[in-house]
Amino acid sequence: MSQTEGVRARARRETVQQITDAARRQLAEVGAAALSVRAVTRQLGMAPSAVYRYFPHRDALLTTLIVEAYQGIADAAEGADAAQAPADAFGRWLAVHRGTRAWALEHPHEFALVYGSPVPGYAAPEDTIAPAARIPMLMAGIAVDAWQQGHDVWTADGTDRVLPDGLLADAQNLVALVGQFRPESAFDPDAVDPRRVLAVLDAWTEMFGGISFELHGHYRRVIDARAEHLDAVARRTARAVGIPVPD
Amino acid sequence: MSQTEGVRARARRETVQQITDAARRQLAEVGAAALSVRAVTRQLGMAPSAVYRYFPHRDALLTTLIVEAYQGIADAAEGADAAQAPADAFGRWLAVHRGTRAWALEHPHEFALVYGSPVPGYAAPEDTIAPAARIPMLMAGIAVDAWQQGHDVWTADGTDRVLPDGLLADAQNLVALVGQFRPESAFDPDAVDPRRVLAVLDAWTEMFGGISFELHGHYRRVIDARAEHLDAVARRTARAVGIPVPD
DNA sequence: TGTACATCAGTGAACGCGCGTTCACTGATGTAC
DNA sequence: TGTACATCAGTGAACGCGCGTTCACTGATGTAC
Repeated sequence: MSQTEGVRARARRETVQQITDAARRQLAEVGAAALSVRAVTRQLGMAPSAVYRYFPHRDALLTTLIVEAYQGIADAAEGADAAQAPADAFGRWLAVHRGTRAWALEHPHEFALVYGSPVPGYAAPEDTIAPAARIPMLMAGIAVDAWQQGHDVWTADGTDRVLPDGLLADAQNLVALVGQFRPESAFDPDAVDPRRVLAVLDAWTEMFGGISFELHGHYRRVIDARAEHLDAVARRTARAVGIPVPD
Repeated sequence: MSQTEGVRARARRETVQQITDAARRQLAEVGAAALSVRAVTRQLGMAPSAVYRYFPHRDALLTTLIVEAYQGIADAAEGADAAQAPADAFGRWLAVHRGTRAWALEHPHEFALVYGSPVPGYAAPEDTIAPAARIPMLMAGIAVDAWQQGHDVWTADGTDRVLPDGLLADAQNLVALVGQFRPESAFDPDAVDPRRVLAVLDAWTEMFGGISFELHGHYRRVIDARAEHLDAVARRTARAVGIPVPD
């Protein structure tokens, strides 16, 4: 019966949840390298072997945490975006930067798990691709919205006039990819200057590069006003992307 | 006697060298997390305990590797710079980007050790500060050379007109820091637009952000023409810094 | 130049530890008739 | 509605492993007189 089956299924779902929650707490406290099956079960008062009812091996548990970290940071970014007026492209762009950074500062180990060095002997499975794409896609979406509102912002200037072939091809693929993510809109891939798309890509790199440098200590004794700094970066990349920036 | 003492001292120096070399090979093969004292001594055919004649504990060995990784990547960047004509600021800027990236691709684990997530439970000691500063200082040096050659490039435009207070203070500290590194030159800290210095800082962040993204797999299925991409980034950041970029 | 002693390099056994995973088991929950 | 059987959750002992580090030791190299 679906009722009785539901009882077991729900119990199972709850236990899986308890295990991943405990694992996430463990991760937050001691970091990915020190995360062990035994430490997790100790926290839950279970036998270590019980985990193997729910995860085939340690790596599967790690994968879950990685996916959840991607989701967590993307939720933060999208939440920050959604709290802005939809037409305020720069406000949204800035909010994404601040929201992403805030999440990273609150969850440094989860951030490192996903944007730091890869965990040794661990190969990222397919499951992580889609959640990892959410933030760059969000940034691209804001840019597209700005382009659609704006006048003559589809063409990038102040940059190279021509792109090398390989990079041009990459940019065109990216335009197509962004087009797939918003089929409903009046988005015309052919009208976009590929350099604009690369600007979004680079803004994404720079946002995470800056947050990583801050978290990993490379700004120590270099930049103290870190929030102001990332805001300034966001202002510059917004201009490069073609989002109008207020004074 | 200095002669006899020299024999022992040299033997000691050579053994330390052998140990760190073996450790570096180990690091290159299996990464920092799997690097163990025992694996290193196994490679050398020594007893594990022998290491403790030369390093007080595992972390000291790790610190040596971290310092050497910083030195290695900075040597690569400085070497690439030195191979260019001193007056060719953009050529040097591009060479630093390419040289740094090439080293990183050849030494991914050493790169990750230093620019990835911090090793758990390990606090970077003072020894790492100076070597870590070499690359940003090199980039700043190229920029200053370009400024001193150029006309009206000391003032940044196309960016924010005013900086927030904290960021301005940071920028001024950085100008002073760069001034300390080249006391011989006719460098006048007061003549530099602080926004130019921040542009150097951001170029540094972006260079490492891009290399990290490439190495850690975030460009997979996103950017294929990675060398071309980093070149394009270097062209853009050079412009932002105030280095003239040829067509 | 020769001898007595001190320093140092390196060995090998041992310590205690925590890990991932397996396996036979017990008892509870669900299923079929 | 009651009973026989199958499935599942969770236990607890055990496995083999590799780790960092300590310690008493042996033998070689250097030092002082």
